[in-house]
Amino acid sequence: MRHTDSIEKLIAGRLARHLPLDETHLAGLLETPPSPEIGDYGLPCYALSKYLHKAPNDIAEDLRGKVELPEGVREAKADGPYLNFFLDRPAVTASVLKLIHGLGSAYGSDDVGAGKTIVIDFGSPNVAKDLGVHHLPSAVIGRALYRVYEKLGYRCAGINFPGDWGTSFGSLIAAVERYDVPDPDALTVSDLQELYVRYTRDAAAQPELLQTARDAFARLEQGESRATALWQAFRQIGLEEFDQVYGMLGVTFDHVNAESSYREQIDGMVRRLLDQGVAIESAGALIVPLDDENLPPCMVRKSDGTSLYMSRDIPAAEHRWEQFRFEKCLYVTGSEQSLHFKQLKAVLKRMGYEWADRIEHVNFGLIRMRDPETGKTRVGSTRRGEMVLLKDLLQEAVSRARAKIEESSGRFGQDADLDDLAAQVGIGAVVFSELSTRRTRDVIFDWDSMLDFEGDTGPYVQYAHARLSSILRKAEQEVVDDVDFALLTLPEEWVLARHLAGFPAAVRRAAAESEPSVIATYLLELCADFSSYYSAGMRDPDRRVLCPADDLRAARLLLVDAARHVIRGGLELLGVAAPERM
RNA sequence: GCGCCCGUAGCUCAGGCGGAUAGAGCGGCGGUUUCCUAAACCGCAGGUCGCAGGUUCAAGUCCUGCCGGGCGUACCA
Repeated sequence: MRHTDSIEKLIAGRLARHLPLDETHLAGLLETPPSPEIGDYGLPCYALSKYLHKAPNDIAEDLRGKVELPEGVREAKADGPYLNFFLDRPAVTASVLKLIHGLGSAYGSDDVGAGKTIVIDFGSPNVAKDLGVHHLPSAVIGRALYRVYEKLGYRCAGINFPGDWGTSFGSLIAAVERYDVPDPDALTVSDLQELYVRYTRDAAAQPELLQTARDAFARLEQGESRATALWQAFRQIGLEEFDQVYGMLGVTFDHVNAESSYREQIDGMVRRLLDQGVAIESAGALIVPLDDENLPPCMVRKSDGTSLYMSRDIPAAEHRWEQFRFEKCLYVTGSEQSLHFKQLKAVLKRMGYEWADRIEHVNFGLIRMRDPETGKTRVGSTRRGEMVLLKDLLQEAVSRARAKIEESSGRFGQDADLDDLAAQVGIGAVVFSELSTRRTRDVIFDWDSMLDFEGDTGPYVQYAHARLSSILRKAEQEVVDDVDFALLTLPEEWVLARHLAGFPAAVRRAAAESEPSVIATYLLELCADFSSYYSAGMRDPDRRVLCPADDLRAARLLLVDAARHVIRGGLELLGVAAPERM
């Protein structure tokens, strides 16, 4: 499954016979030259100078004469200070394409995760607030990591941990009471949002309202019936909204454990912290001093006796450990929560939990809005009405995709479901756009760049997939792996085959770095290779996949089929649809 | 003040382990459609890789210090 990796090892092994360095070290030195004409692997000989006391150029030349080539390697050439190796292309191509043909969608899979569980906390929005574009990253990054780990053989537990407890619910309860809202059950999420905004604004002028809100939350925590009834109504409204929006994205969870479900565990947790001497009282509140970790103190209970985020996250983490004995527990939330998770780990560590080290904060940058007047960017404020609703973004994406489809409606049959296709492409564009850059960067929200269908975008990858599908459809023949690989002589074919071999490595790296963009970048490169190859066949029928010569066509079909498997598999990992026509 | 993240072409971004002329996309200019789907392809223009030191045969990549932007820094989540 790691074919080219093993060739690397073989080469390193042969080199080791003539050098005072071991195989592993040499394998690390091997690199890929800038272009395939220069070679498929290259060894820079500079580093060897100090061992051999010779000029790099002489070392390269000398080694070229001595080294015995392993199977799969055709030639070694000295190129200045580099010793370059050329692979036996038909042999390598055969091995890669046969592997993909045999494995199909399982290509790229691994079993390193067998028997291990990864817990992924993602989505996790606050109930009673609209789902804005800033909720997109957690949902799609979390889902992608889920699928990547699953591909590597791990068992995954996707957990949505909605924020349905806390002082903001006190604000809502206080708002309903203050403004005398007639029928709280009939409110929509947007109404709740508006209430919250109004209340917060009023509180800016009348600070005593903040206290009223905190008191209302205290009533809720004490189980007062009116506060509880209101909270239940808010919660219900919010959860229904989530189902709708996550449904549009196709994001699902294995478990929904809201913050409120841990409220019973808070007192016990606090007591243990006190008994263990981990927490102390300070200004009426309970804190865990974290001087040794060089962190600010961590508050676990407020001075009015109510709980806060941390009070619920600690029992939630304990529960997850009890339930899953996870290999890792990933929290996919914004970078602004970095300190929170450092503190969470530190507190759990102090409680004696070795597994605290298995917690990983998969952070991502903020989505910032550009002020049309000043041109400056800032975090979108709900209060100023700058927040773009995720629902609106997705709807706009679908309608733009639909318009684009109309331009080439001749491609589709009468029974084609163009609405469904528009959803696949439009939402695919949004999801891919979110996943195509490294997650820690802040992004400036822009309708047009998020909804672009050309260039390095999701639809570009989908389009390549549709073209591949089209070729295979038109071929009207079975794809077999019993072909003459020596016929695949075009440079583009070699580039494509070699790139296909790199998919498993991309999957592994995406997991190691918790970085779905590795997959997205890989797909864009692969599709660029394919698109060039495909376009070369535009003018020249002999370069087409569906060329006149039977044996050549069969070989090319196998290559094309493999590319389609990989692209589809990669899109699947990202949570992007792979339509057969578009 | 302290901590973390970011600073690569006009714009948006790639650039695992330091290595051969720093790569894409968008935008600009110029080409390609009797079509294996032009949501594509090819070419041209465009970069002191924030600045200054350091380590190294070799630095966008590692180290230090600055500068600029962002986020966080006890009763929000």
